[in-house]
Amino acid sequence: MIADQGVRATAVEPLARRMGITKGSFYWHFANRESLLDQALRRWEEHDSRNLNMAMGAINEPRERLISLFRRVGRERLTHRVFSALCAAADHPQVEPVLERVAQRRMHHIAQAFSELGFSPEQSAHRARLTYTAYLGFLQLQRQHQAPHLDSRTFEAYIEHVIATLVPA
Amino acid sequence: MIADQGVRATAVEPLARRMGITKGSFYWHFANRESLLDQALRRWEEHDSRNLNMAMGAINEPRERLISLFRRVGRERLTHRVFSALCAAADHPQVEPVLERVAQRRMHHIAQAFSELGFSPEQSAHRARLTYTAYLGFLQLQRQHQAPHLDSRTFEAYIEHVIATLVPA
DNA sequence: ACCATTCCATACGCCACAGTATGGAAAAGT
DNA sequence: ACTTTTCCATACTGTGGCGTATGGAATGGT
Repeated sequence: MIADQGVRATAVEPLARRMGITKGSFYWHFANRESLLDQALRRWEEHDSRNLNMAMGAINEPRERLISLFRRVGRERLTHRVFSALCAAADHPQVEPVLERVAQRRMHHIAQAFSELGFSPEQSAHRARLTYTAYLGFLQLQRQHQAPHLDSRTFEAYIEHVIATLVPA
Repeated sequence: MIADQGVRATAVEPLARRMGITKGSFYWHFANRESLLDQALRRWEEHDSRNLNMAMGAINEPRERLISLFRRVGRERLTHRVFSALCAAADHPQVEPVLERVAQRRMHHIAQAFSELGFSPEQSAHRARLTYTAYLGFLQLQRQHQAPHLDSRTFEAYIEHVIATLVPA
């Protein structure tokens, strides 16, 4: 489940080499490569779904809920790297529907928070979409940097700017 | 140069098949696969750079310049699809530096426009980054949809919302 | 003790693609 | 007319990954 360096890490033979085992062993546990990816993705999607519900259910005040979401981008690096790796494989037929469902769920929750702030359904949908695309775009931008890209001070400032811009006072 | 269905379309043999030719012919024109991709990327980057300068130089008023940029997302579909395909291959060692340079150039121009609107260098950089990530995220979101996703009316409304949010009145 | 099931290794066939070697036809130079 | 250069095809090697076949050791049930 540590496929943070790309979905192609689920290639059977390299993966088998990396662990101490061989292909023969692998094909006893899984029907094929597709099956492994399928199970991994299913587990990840469930985990992500639970995470989302917990994060959104923990805070009642919608404004604070949104802000905590933005702040979360800086923390839990591994989580975001895994997700980013999946985004990089959006063209993969098995990955694409997962990303699609996850995006729908996340945007729905974000839109819900905006709704509670008094925005119309259309306004909320637009704001949720813009918020989520800003997140996706940020990850995309990170993928293009091999270097660590932003020092933490600039990063913090940027996050604050995003909050100020996207979350109405 | 119509590699809009993925960078992996530059695989030698399939590409040769798709045209009427064979590998033997290909390897006379190019040293190897890497060379082809390199030339294609170089051409694209130059073309993109020119395009950017033209688009930004055509309009004096910085606010109108930014707005026209947003509106451009709906038009010139092919251009965006090509760029989106490149973004999907951001992990590719030859593509990554190109995307990085292009991102720097584009964000620099956007930041320039915000500067002209009276924002500080830091503010302009943040706004440019957010603007560009919104664009990247939008493309990412498109990649996750096989379906055409947004009807044009909703799309127009969304673009207007983004303009209203990111470009100060 | 015997047998079946579990888990893993070795070995094989298959395919897709990268890159090379070689030859041959057409065009161009002299 | 002869040779060279240009452009392309056929055929080969090599590599890497997917999936299968088969056997063997350990474990557990009876």
